[in-house]
Amino acid sequence: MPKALVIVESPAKAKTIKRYLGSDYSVEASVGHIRDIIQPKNVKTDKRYNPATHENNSELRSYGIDVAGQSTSENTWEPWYVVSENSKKTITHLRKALKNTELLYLATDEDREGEAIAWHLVEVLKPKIPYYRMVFHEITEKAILEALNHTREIDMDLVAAQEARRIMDRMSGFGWSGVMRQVIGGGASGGPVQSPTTRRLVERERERIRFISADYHSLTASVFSEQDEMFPTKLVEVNGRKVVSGKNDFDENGELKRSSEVVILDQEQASSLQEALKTETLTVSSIERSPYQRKPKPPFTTSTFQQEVINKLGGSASAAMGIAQSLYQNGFITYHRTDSTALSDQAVEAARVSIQTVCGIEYLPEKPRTYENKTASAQLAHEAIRPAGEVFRHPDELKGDLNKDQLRVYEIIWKRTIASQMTDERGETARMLLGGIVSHENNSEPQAVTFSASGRVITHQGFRYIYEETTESDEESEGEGVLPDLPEGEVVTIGQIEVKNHSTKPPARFTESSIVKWMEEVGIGRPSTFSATIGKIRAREYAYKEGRSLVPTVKGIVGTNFLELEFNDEVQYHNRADLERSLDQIANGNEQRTEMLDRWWFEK
DNA sequence: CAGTGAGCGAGCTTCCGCTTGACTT
Repeated sequence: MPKALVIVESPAKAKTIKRYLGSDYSVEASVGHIRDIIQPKNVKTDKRYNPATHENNSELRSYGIDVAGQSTSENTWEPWYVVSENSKKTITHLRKALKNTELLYLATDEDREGEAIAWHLVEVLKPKIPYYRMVFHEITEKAILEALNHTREIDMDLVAAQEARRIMDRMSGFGWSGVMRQVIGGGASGGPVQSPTTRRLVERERERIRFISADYHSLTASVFSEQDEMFPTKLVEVNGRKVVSGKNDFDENGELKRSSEVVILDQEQASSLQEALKTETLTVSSIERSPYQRKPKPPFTTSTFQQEVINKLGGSASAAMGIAQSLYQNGFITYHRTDSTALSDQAVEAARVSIQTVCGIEYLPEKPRTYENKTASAQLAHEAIRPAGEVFRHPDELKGDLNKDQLRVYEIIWKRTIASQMTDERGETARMLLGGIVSHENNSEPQAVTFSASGRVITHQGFRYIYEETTESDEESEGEGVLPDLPEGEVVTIGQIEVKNHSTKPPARFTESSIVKWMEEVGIGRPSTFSATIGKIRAREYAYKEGRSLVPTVKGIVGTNFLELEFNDEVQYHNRADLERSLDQIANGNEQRTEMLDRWWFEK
């Protein structure tokens, strides 16, 4: 008979931990949250309901939260919790497991939600045996055994912070949904995550509608050195004024930003320069070479994982998560809902071994790399997403075990993890300036022109040996070639001259990839909800997908307009980040949950 | 007297975040 019961959140995690702990322990899963705030429609039939005291309690009837509570002096903000329908079986199962043990370990994730789950488990199971809070941030034998020896009590401040978060989400969510239904009708909804996200799509659409395009021309010339080395150059200045070269030179009205310092080439000017340049030469005026280094990207969080899979393989955020789920449950990768870029010591070691065998010793830095998490809202309960185990299995070994999509996703995770521990890419960039004087056939003044050429030489590939991140921006990559080593003053002849017409494009619509990136940056949503939120926005018809783009609908636009009118401050993006700071104050014990909620609800 | 309209109340839905399967299109 097992001596202790360990409860974690995920069944797959339970299975792994069971292997480390042996027969003295039984390991079970809560399968996520087990209770939630009651649905308002069920309040009247709940056994806690008493018409005499609750009849006129409007917050309780509308939100399932008894704000005033029994106290006459101050608000107690008591949510009425009920066991979720899906969790009833789990609870029965856990009760049974609890009967046969002497100790209980609550090993839910060490973050705000995990702490709350641990507390809810105690509230529901009411254990008669000693129970301990046990935490770990990686599923390795060492980490688990250490965690067993360093238990603590449930952190009630952290639980209070979670409860405040839940209460605010319920009240603002149902509140905004009321407005959305008045405007749009049906099952329309609004909320502190879906509405700002929808609003971002709408704002981008407004920018696109407002956008005024501008035209300009570019002039490029291939030139030849005395040794007959050919390389491409680009016209950058005429008479000391910079030639307009892209959207950054224009404002959103299509007007030049610094019209006194720059010059637009129109068709006529470009052609006349083209004609006149045919008989001219250019002189090298300067050449600058400077070394550069590029660091690899950190290993995957949920957000960066979704972005990369969408950019490299196509598909949606939820499709990427579905594949990750199957890889996780079958033990190929670590947990896929995480906001941490940290790797366990064991994982770093595995990556370093892989680098040596797959890439070679010259790609192995002396010391392992560590990455700082940059998002303020990160909870850091897990590792980064990486291949599971003490030794990373090469994708080729898994061809028989995985289907095509799983294999491609595994390979991306494997490469990204290994690359994150590899050496920097190193090389040298070069920029050459060439000057000339152009005389025109008609009697107009001669013009001074400056051309530029750039090049890049990679001396050590580093992490790029194995991994290249794909970005959405379609900026033309130029100057990848080698620039000849010409002395200042060398004269070059001009070969082919090309004039191209360009017009500036409005900012692109968001894709699933770029909106997930934005959500993480501003701290809206969590790893478990990024893809669900996009799904919700589409299901409510606030936006639809056209190719990869997310296009807001009339419903989305009208709804956003009304929310901006009714709840302007709350739909501001920074609101969620501000809220996060308030929750930290509660979690750190610097403020009472009830004080913060009073201020939030009654002083607005 | 029949038809109309104001006013009221009941019932339904909605939030975010944590987990998987069991469902349907």
